[in-house]
Amino acid sequence: MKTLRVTINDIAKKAKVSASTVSRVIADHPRISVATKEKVHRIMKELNYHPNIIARSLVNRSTKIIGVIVPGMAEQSFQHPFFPELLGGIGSMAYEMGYKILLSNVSTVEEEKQTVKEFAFGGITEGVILVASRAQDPTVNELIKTDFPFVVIGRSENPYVNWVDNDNFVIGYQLAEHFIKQGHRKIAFLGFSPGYMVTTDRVNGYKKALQDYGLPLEDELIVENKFDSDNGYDLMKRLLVREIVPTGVITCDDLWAFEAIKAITDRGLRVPNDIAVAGINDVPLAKFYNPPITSVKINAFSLGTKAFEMLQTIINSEIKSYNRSFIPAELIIRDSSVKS
Amino acid sequence: MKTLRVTINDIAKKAKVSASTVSRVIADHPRISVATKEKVHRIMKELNYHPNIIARSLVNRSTKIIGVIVPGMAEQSFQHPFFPELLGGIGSMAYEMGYKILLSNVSTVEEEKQTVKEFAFGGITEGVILVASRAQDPTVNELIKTDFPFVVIGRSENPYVNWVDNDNFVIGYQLAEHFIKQGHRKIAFLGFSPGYMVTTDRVNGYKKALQDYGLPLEDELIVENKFDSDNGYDLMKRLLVREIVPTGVITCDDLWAFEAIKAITDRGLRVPNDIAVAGINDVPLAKFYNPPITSVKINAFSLGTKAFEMLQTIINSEIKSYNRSFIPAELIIRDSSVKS
DNA sequence: TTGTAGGCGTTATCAT
DNA sequence: ATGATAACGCCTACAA
Repeated sequence: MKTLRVTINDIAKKAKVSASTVSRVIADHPRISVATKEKVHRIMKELNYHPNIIARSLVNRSTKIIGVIVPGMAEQSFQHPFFPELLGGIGSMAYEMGYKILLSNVSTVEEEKQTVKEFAFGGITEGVILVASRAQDPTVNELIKTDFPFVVIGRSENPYVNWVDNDNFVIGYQLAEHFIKQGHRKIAFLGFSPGYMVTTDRVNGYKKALQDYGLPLEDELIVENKFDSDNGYDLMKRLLVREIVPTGVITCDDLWAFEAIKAITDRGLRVPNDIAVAGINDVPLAKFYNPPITSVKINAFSLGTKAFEMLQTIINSEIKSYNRSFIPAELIIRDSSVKS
Repeated sequence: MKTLRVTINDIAKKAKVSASTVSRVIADHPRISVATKEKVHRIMKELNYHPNIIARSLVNRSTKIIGVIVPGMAEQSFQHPFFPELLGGIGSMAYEMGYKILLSNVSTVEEEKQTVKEFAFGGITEGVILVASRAQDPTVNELIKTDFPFVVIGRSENPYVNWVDNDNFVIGYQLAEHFIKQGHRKIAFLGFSPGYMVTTDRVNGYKKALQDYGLPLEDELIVENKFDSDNGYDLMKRLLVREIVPTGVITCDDLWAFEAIKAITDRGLRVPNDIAVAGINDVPLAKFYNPPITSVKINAFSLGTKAFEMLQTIINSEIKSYNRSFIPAELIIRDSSVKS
């Protein structure tokens, strides 16, 4: 099904001009007669000509394509509404700037390395946006070595990476503060996962708030998420049978909040009157849950647009620099955390 | 930040061979001496050489890239966990076959046409997968004209398109049948939207089941989703104050089911004992909702892999053909539709 | 087994 | 205002 293409030469021949003239018409070059311009345009339409982007890229050394790498997108954790939103943000900004997106969702570390190399050295991509959830992302290290323009979505402690993220420390702090102000003294944090920067930052913010308000830190109230199979339901159930039962629970994601609430009600307790609950991400469903869930809007779309913007700056800049940017998040208080 | 690239000629020079020899080494050509092969390989590593994919594509007339077009991905309707799953399916298959994915999420019809043209004629893409939700998708018509390989995810009535989908008629039928067998006589269908094939098929399946079991079709029980701002909560609320109040409700999506349930309980009724509810798509949360939601697993991942598979067949085949394929869905019965 | 030459489709630099 | 010509980086007959 390889269709023969109509090239600039076909146009040139039929228009009885040279290929360069046609090229100039395409580029809308100023010094070209109106007559030939029109003629060429007509013939281009006639023959249904479209410039070959590949050939153009080769000579221009610019593909107008950026890569987006999402390690483990096929995994459960990415079956999340925030993800398309993020992609939408990247995409809309990219479109506006005339860029296209080469998407790569790999699962193994080996595949990742391979993809990064192709993207970085293959000349097909001018820069890369990497969605990195893990604290020590192997792909990040791979990219740093290459000296290739890239931006990470997700905070990194490596000084050599450009990144965009929410301020997850603040998110954790604000949620804890909200609970404290509601009078809670035993506040649990559900879903801490040491390997992931996001949850680490959030739990640290939570801890700081407790300290600032003079509350004790009880390790038992911080529930770790150790396995992929862990979920809010099971972890919450485990938490409910411990010695210290919290009156407030912060979960690392709305989905976990939903699950935790189910565990609580299954045990005959009520939300928020017996135990208050909050999530993070403000998924569309949060406000329609029963009860509606207190959450934090992270503005994934902006995360995406900002990441693209940053990448473009890096690509176009002559001087090297390391940039980071926080996208503001917004605490949205709903019934699940406010006693009625 | 345009970095100077190391080319095949640099390798050739340093290895004191010709460029073609280097090319042959890269291609693992059989007739090439082990000595030079090793030498070239060593130097390639030394200089960190990576073949330029653009140049290679130009001569090969094959980019190993397919396009994925998602009209309106930035919209609310795509903030859905099924979407990354679909993308994951396409991507994993693509990776396996050595293909990359050029993703395009456009919002306006004009942008769509533009993108399709670039993808189809620009030579950068060998085929396109289009996620089409609307019954009369303008992009589909655009693509048909071009005679360019493409596969649509979502059934189309146009005889000239290749598509992959669930059998939504069967999905609607099975859900209705399930309710009927539970003894329901007034079964509502929430979220019918005439412009969208999916919901049309589902509602038709639902109607057929009612007929087959000798139940009357009440137009009032089919609630149309007219505006983007419509949601399960409001529509359900409206349904509850009509003359005929259903005892069972089929919603077109789990998220709608969640919202509908909230409307029901907000009104002091219970699910499933007063009104039974079911959704479609089996989002991760469905089984953790309170009550757990009866739903239909649509296997979005398989939808994606199958679409890629079909596209590749089309690209490689000499003969023209029109193919369609159904991915089986699976009814999952949970508490929300079974009286306790 | 290796080298030479030509071409993939386009743009940019000189000319004219 | 337009045309030749030489790249861009790679591949592939055809020669040797």
